[in-house]
Amino acid sequence: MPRQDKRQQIMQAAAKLFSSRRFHEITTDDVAREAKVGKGTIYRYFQDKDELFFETANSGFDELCNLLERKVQDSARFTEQLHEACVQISSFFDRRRRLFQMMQSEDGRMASFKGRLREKRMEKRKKLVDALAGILHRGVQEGHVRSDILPEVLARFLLSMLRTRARELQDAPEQMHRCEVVVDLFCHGMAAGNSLDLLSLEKPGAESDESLGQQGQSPSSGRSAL
Amino acid sequence: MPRQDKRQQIMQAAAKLFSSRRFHEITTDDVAREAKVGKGTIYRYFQDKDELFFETANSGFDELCNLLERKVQDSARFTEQLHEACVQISSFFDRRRRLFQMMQSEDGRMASFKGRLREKRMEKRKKLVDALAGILHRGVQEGHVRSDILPEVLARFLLSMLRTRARELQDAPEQMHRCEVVVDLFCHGMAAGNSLDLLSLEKPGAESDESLGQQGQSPSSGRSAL
Amino acid sequence: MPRQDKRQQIMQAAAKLFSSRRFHEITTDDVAREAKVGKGTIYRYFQDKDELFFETANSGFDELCNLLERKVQDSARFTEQLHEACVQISSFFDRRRRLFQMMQSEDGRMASFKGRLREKRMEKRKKLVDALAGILHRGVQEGHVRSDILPEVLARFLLSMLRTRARELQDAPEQMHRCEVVVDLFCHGMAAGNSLDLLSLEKPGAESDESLGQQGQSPSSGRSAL
Amino acid sequence: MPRQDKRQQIMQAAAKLFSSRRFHEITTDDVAREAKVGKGTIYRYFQDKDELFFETANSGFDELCNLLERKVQDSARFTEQLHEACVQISSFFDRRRRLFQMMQSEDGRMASFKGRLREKRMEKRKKLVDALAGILHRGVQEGHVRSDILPEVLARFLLSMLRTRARELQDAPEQMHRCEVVVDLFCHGMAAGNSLDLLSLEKPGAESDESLGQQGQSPSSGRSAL
DNA sequence: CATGAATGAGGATTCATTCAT
DNA sequence: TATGAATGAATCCTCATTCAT
Repeated sequence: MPRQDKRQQIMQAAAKLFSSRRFHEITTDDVAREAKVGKGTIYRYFQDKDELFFETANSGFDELCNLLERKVQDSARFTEQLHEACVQISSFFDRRRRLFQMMQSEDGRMASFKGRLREKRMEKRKKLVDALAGILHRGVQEGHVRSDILPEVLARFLLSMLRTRARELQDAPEQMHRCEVVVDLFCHGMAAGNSLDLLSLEKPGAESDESLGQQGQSPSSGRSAL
Repeated sequence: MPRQDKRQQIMQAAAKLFSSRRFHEITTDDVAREAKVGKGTIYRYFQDKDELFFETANSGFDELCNLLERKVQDSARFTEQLHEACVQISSFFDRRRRLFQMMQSEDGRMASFKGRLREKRMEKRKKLVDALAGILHRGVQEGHVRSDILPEVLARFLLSMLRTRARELQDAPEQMHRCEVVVDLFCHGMAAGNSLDLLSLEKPGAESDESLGQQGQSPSSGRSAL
Repeated sequence: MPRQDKRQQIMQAAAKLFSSRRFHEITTDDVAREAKVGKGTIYRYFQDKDELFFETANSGFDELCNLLERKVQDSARFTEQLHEACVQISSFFDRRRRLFQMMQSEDGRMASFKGRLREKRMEKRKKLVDALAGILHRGVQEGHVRSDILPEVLARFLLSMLRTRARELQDAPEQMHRCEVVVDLFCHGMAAGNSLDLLSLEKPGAESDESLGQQGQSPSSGRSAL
Repeated sequence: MPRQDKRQQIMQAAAKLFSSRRFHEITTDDVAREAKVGKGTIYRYFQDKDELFFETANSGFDELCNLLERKVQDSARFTEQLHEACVQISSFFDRRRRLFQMMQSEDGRMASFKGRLREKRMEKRKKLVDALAGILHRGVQEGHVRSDILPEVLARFLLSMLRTRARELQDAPEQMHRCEVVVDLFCHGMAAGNSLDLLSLEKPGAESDESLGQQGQSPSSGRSAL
């Protein structure tokens, strides 16, 4: 009954379908059927198929941004914030695999998109990057993060790693698939002596900041926290 | 006159067009016109539009793999190998932006593809990952690379970072766009004290292995080579 | 507004066009134009061009069967029934020449047709044969018809003669084209002494059963009724 | 090596293919492959696909006419001639089923054919009808055949029955499929008292004229020969 | 507002025919 | 003469979009 329920219904159907087929392989009939609405109804809520597609993908960015805003406490310490952000993002990518796939797809192929849609998409994406960059920026100020690479650039690299974890490592061994692997690799790099104590990851939360850093046998254990 | 010339011609045209428009926005007429062949000719070399698309993208993986094989000397030191591989990949991504974009696109949306095409694509992709993983594996054995993350997993993360550099950082400041930024970040992570001496990057080659590591003011300068 | 009107409209257009050109010489555009519907509409009612073709031809068999059922009175005498059936069939072939031609065409070339369509066609055809065979079977029981040839086989021969009359004898002299010629020839054969009193045919109806047999100057006038 | 060998080769391939598929379902590639000649070669011997089709079908009429000329002895008695003609035609239809089917197909749908081809086809067909009509005409003169139906008309009916035997009665019981059934039915009709002594058919030849006529129990055995 | 039948522009694909070798 | 690669006109069919109910 609520007004925007149908819109949601349609976008959910779209997300479901778009995740397993390509844009041009999905018909508006498919969407209408999946959403259990008349075909004409789609056009009451979206200008055209392209808009439906973009709005659906964009809604994913919104959802993810909201998640970060709500879950990542401003008051928390930097390492906790970063960890939590990565956990939230990874969890979102896993939970909403379909939406996630849509968000990635057709990317970089937007040259032909109608200006308005393209801009909106960029904007949404930027908002997500900025959210992460904000956290990293604070890390720089607090001396945890190297200052020679722009936070925004770092944020993009981090996001790309999280994407890869979600997309390409589904079938990797459980331990490799852990979100913490990404965080640790992102923080310390692949150079030797940065081994993550994978066992300590079994109980995340309590020592969440240790799980980001690493200590013990590592020769670089003397390094500053992160 | 040479046999496969037409096939190449068509794939090149496809790569060019596919890079700026979505799959379904390109007509076979477009491809034929661009390739300066009759429309029917396309179908002498490719089963259908899908096959043209995949074969073209796959040829990109082949080209890149060949590049790595030829340019990355087996005899070189690990750090040189890694650096060279990243340089080659980045250069390829930049030079052949169009092909590169095709290679990324429609990924993860292959559920509906005909088995054979899908498998071939996976196989090509795997070959590239393996080439990188091979280098990293050697790094592990030589003690340069952490051993707690599978080389293949590391390779995927590295590739995702190189992709991000090529895709998202085109407009970033020149220094951020440098391939060496990726290498350094991948090697040492974003934690403070890992600052890359960006100035020293101006003359790569001679000190190429220094450009991977970092020295000077860095507190972690005492770390092992990489 | 009525539901199946469009379907009928399309089949009628198809029948009209199919009668003067070969299957592959008629485009779906032609049919759409003739039927005054959009091209897509055809595909709402028929899977594809083949189905349109077969359904249209099949509808002819239905129409003819219905005609036989309604017009050939169960109560009538055998000779009357047979005569009426032939009259109806001939009249149908003449009136609906187009449909009739479709029904014949492409026959025996159905090897490649999709099973379902092929079977349906066979079934329709069988129904018509059976209708005639039923009449002849009664003729056998009543002693009017020779019993050494299966009624079904007789029915097929009779139909083939009626077809020939409609197809090949259009330009023959009026008297040769008469339906009664077929009936008489089918009943008594071409052997001498079976001459049909063609004059007596001028007033069919009243002596309709005489018109099947023949009397008068014929030397075989003594033969049993038929 | 002989000149027209290739032409024959192509027509044979065409006949084979046309028999199981519709005209528009056969490509010139198919024909070329089946005939083991280059595709271009077809066009050295035939103007276009239509001509190939018609010439092939027409060659069937020629073959059949030749057969009748050679096998049906002018000197023989009428009944023998008729019987022999039917035997030859039936045998041809059975042996060359493919050609036979081609000869029938697309019939009555020739309105659109190029004039020359259409006329040629008609002419061929006429020649066959005339051959049969010639025999029947002699039968009329000799008093064996009723004179109230034009021999040409009779010939067409006879042919249609022979066609039906070949096409529709393949699966009928052996006895119903016999060529003699057609001859007898054509001669004496289906009226009771015309039962064919099917057993006597086992040894055709010697009493070939008896097998056409019928004797014994038949009340009409007193009728003139045929 | 909601629907889904109707539409026809648009696109993938086929195939008869040509022509350089 | 024979070939088969190349061609592009022709055609089937799809599907985004509209609109009468």
